[in-house]
Amino acid sequence: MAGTQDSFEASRAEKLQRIEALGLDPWGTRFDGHQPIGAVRTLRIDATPPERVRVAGRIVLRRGMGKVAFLDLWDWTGRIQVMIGQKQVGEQGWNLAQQLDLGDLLGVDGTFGKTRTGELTIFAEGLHFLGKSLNPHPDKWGGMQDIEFRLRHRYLDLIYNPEVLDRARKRILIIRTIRRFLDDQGFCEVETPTLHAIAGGAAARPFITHHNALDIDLFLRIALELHLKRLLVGGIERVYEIGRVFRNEGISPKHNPEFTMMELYQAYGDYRSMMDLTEGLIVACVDALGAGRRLPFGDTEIDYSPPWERARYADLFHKHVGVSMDDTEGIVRICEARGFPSANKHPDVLIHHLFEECVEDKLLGPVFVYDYPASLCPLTKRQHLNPNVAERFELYIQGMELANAYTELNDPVTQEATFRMQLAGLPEEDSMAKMDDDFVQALRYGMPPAGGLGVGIDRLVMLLTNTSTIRDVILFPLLRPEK
RNA sequence: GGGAUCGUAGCUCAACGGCAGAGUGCUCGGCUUUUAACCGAUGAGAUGGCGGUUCAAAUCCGCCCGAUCCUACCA
Repeated sequence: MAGTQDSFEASRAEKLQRIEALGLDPWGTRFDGHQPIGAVRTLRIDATPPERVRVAGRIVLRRGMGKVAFLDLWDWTGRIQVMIGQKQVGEQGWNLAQQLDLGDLLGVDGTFGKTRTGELTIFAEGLHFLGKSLNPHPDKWGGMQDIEFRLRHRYLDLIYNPEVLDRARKRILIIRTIRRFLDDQGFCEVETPTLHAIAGGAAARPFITHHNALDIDLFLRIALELHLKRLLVGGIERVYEIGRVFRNEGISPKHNPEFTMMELYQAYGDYRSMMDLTEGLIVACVDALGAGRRLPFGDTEIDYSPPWERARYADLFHKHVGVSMDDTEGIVRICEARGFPSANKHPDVLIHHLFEECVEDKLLGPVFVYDYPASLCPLTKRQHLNPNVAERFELYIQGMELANAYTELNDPVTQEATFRMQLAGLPEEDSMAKMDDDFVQALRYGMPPAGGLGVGIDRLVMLLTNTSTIRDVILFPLLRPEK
């Protein structure tokens, strides 16, 4: 039955037995002192005597030649050819070499040089078996075409699709850069609860879970905001958290039910200080990638060179919708014309609907859109002279909301009022008006005036790595379980 | 939720109403300098599921399951 899935596995299991019979542990042992393959490749090839090297990696290609065999060994820094000669590795080594499969893990001692065709090669003198692959690895020609298979086997995707590993490393670099940037500015990183009694800080449907001992339902957090602001009350003047939030909503190229947010709060700042900070932070990430400040995205290019455009919400609205935000009649007319029923809806709900429909996808940016209709922003400070305007901005790049920032509302009386106000026309789960007494109490002890910022890390990574779908910047995106 | 496309060997694909095929991988044989090595051989499939049309279905039709893309929802 050679050829069936079972026979692949049977054949590999049999090889595992034979490796054991050679007196070796088929699952490997400690293996000290190996060098990254990428570093080996930079050694001098003409050194006398030749450089001695020790590497460890996965067998990704194999060419047998009778009494000699060539392997391509891969680790996460690179790939290199290994030549195994019958004479050179001795009887034990040669017996082991006969049992090697694609996907097995192998340590090699040898000398570094090149073959007569010029290929950089480790000429093996000792082999160390480091782990068996019982399942066959992806086909060397066809590879992994099925996207679902790749997502369900991300570990293989990382090995066989170099851009996947590259993107994962860029994500790590971006997050590390954010931490360094903020730490350098005196911000403290904290961890706040993910289990919330009230799912506040944003408008989204939460995941519900249950705590048995207290016999209460709890929600997975949908934002970091309210705990971080409590820490402002507590005197942690510059505070941030990079953490997972959970929203029980649809899955799309821009949405995963759990995603990573960075939120920060700076006492005695405001939304304009946040604009400067945001620009500096993201430019630092762009610079960390080392590919210049103009980065490709899809079939265009984004120029991150500061300063970035700043545009007032009302001005953009007028420009793209064609009527003023004060022109309620005109707004109702346009909504109805576009098939969006306007009856019993707060004017600001209509305004924001039109903004999303007509303006957002024009915002190629980077552009800071600032001064939002106050009723949409229950956690934001109103302008002192015009309480209908909230001191809020969103950063748009390529029509995506990348960051959201406020001058934080620190007046407990107004906060309690906005929590209580349910905007007409908004379903309850779409409203941020969720009364949180405990939070209001915290404000009553005095929260310093502050600027706050939230950044969607996954979307930032998408933009900076030219990735069109969020599940390619999340190593393990949510998938329907296999039946 | 709506629309489009797709599901054939472990993998990548072909066959488009007439005997289900190739490459690769697997297994066996040959080769001490190969480069997705090469040469030779052996295996490997009820074509996602159920039903229908037909002398004949992978192919046409219906339903189901699953996936992908677009769209909607997600302030």
